[in-house]
Amino acid sequence: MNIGDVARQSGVPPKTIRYYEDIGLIRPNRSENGYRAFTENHVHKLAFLGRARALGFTIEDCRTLLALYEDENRESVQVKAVAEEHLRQIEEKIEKLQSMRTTLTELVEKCAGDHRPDCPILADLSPIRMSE
Amino acid sequence: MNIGDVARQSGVPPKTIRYYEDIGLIRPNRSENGYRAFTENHVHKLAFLGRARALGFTIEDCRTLLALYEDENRESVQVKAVAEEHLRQIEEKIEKLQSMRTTLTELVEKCAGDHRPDCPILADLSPIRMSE
DNA sequence: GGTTGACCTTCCGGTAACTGGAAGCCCCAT
DNA sequence: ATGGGGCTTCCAGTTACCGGAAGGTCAACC
Repeated sequence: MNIGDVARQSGVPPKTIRYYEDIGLIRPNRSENGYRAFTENHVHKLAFLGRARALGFTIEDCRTLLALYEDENRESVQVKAVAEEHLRQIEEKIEKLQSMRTTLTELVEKCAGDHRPDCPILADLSPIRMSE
Repeated sequence: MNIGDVARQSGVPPKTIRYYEDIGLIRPNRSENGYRAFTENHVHKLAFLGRARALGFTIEDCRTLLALYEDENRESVQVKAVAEEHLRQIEEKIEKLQSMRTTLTELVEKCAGDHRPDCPILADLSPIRMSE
């Protein structure tokens, strides 16, 4: 299979597939003409990677997960640990974003949004008091 | 004032201040010895930038906001527009992350996390059915 | 006066995970 | 043989910095 077919079947774009080869996530063979030659197994792995990335796992997490995926002797606790750590980081991000949202929502509500220059948003960002 | 003082007063690290000069966000003068020479106004701007960045505004947003900040003839609607767009993007990110969290939480709960290899997390990532 | 040590400078490289584009080969159909 | 699509490699750009190396500067201390 050529890269285009694999891209269509796995949902991972050709550029990304080449990148994944560069960083050693997959190792396709080469045809005589120099084209990458993929197997069904590569398609599976790429789809796996696509799903893992969609869940926000880093590439390094993906590397780990893929190794576990292929390891018959894995222990599910290993997988769970990776997922739990990732979950923690997602929750951290959510909290940070929610706190930003709270502040921004307040500021946007307070801002008249008209032709006048006075703006509570700028006032909040400013270290010096703008209008008393 | 030298960069170290400004960094302490504004809360923005020296490296970041130099970077902000590189990309034209601030324009300190130079002393005879080649050191950057900052004024109080630079401290204000940097603190402004620090707050804006902490609210998640991109550097380009910051550039816009700083220009509005310094523009006596700004209209608050301009500021509000930037903030509202940023708010939208934050809300998008939150939604994406929450959806990831939901999925991940389910998977983590389903995973036994013991010494056995069977793992619903891998099963979910896998395009082919793992166990039966 | 020399010598620390804390500053400051520039420049280079790296981060994460790709994406876009250029230059050029390959293959198939007309 | 020519055209179009697909494949290749390589280079550069993205975001917002951080770390480190090599080297100049300054104030203080002996």
